[in-house]
Amino acid sequence: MTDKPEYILAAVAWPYSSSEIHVGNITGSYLPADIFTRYHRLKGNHVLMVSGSDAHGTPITVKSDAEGIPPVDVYKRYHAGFLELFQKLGLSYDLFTSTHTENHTKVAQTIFLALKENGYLYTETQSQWFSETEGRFLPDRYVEGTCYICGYEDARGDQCDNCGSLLDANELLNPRSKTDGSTPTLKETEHFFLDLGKLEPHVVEFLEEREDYIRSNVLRQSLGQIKANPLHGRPITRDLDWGIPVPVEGWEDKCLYVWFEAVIGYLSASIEWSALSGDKDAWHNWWYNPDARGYYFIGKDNIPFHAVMWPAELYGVGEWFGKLYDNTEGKKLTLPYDVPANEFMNMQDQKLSGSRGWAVWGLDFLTRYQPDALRFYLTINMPETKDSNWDWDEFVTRNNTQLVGTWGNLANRVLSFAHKHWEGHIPTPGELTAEDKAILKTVEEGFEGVGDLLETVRLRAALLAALELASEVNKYLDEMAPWSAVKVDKERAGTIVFTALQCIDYLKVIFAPFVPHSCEQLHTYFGYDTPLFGNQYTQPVSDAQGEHIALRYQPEETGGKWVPQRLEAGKAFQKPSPLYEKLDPKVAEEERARLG
RNA sequence: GGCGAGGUAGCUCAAUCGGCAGAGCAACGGACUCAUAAGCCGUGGGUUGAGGGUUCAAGUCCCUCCCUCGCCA
Repeated sequence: MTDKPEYILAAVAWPYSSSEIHVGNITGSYLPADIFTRYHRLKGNHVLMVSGSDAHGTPITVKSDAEGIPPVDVYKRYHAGFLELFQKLGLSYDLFTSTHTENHTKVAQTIFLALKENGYLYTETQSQWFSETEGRFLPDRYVEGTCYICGYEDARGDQCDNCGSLLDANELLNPRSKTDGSTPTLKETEHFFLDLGKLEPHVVEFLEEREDYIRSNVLRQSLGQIKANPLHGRPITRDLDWGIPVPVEGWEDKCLYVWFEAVIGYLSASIEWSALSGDKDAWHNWWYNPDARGYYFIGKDNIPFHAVMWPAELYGVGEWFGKLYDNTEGKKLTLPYDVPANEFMNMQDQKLSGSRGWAVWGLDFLTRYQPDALRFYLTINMPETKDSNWDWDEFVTRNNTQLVGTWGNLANRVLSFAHKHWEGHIPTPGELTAEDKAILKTVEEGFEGVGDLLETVRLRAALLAALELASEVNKYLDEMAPWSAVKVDKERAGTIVFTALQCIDYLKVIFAPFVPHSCEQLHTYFGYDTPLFGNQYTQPVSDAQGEHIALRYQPEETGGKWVPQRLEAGKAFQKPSPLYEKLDPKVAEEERARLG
């Protein structure tokens, strides 16, 4: 670790704006990104956390067709819900935008053109189902028919629900359009392909350079896959009218394929953030800077797109993006540094499923519980190395024993005791004993210990380490028993209480990336004027494509620092209230009844 | 079918290069009273999915099989 601030990009998965966000989505990518980002803000690094709603793609058009409303309305409805959830949960994006913006359109089209100039695109003709009645090509999931493997009559275009086989839509027997039941015909259509075969050596090099620290699940899913099955060209355009138009004459009625286009959002959102922040070239610090580190927080289903496709796109544009976009010569876009993908979270021992209602929804959860309770449970149970399981009994138990009991109660018991016996002022310590010095040292070293774990994105272990520190302070208190000392030697009791308060003031910072709302509250109890973190707010942004609401973060005037800061003796502080709510075990049963 | 991840105490998970299988929760016992009946001390709890192999030594390495999950075809 150096003293010089580093440039860190926290690139967070883009939710499809066609369904609500559940706890699996949150623990998979959004929450780990926020914890990581908050840590780096406290460290004083230049961290940029960006994402947005994926407004294009078939999930949105399917919903749009089903409800008979325009795709843009579908996107806007869910996007609004995302913004509300992220603010309530404290997911502090520097910018959460959308792919349906003029800026993103321009950036995505430029990436396309840069790849084309650099010789990594080619065209090929393929056949696809075409609906004469609707006058359009049908995406795979718009076609149903008879499975050519098992004979099941209601097979979907891409998969048979009866025999489980993934299907080649063009081979379906008795095909019919899902929208009007008419019989489609196969028609030839030309598409652009990304030449992944030609890019493969560079992708392999990219992965091998990072072999030492990229999680093994990510590495094997990408590098292992490539070594077994070499990469081949993949179409990046589609016959759709909802999306980013292909920027080539004669191709205006086709769109960029969403797998190709959505990942470009990390770059376009950084550019939009720069424009909104008043320094339109600020994004160069992260994207034209080989020392900047980009961390891509995603779920395991997205690994190939972030560890293979996106690096391939970035490598493939070479210096052409800068040339075409802002007349920059000799600059290459920075490749990802790490892809800390999480596995999945199950729900009460079953696969979590949004469409079946077998899920806990973020906004619904927050109507009954505190945001930090959710952040805590999702972090302590985060699926970092393997699938984890949401269990309501466990949620209540962990909340009550670890969050409330070990940490919340520690803060409450010491502040209450101190407030009662020293009239609302931090006691002035006498000479420190060996025990006092030892506990201070233990907690001070936590900044480095917990920090190292956060640095390497082992968030679950980091939170456990923080809890262990709180437990150490509880032990110290029990051994020192200031409630006995105060009756015979108030100066000694004051020294003990000062030491404990100092530890809690440290721990407030160490816990802050995980449970920021309560730590901010504790920070005010201690009587500080400037908050630990900045504010989140929304802002309407207008452009040629209409208006979108952006979620932003205002970082100015914050007092949080990831270093031990000396507590001022004699300073006034507030009488505390409990930081966390203890839960009645019977809520677990009520919550289970809500599922499904 | 190809690639991959996982299977460890009742539950949730650790275990660096192969070196006496550990935590938290739950259970049980104890002392304490500042605190949200929280916290602290102590006890019990294991055929590491199954079988085989390598080794002085295997949760870890090799082979076969079983189960769960993901991506791809």
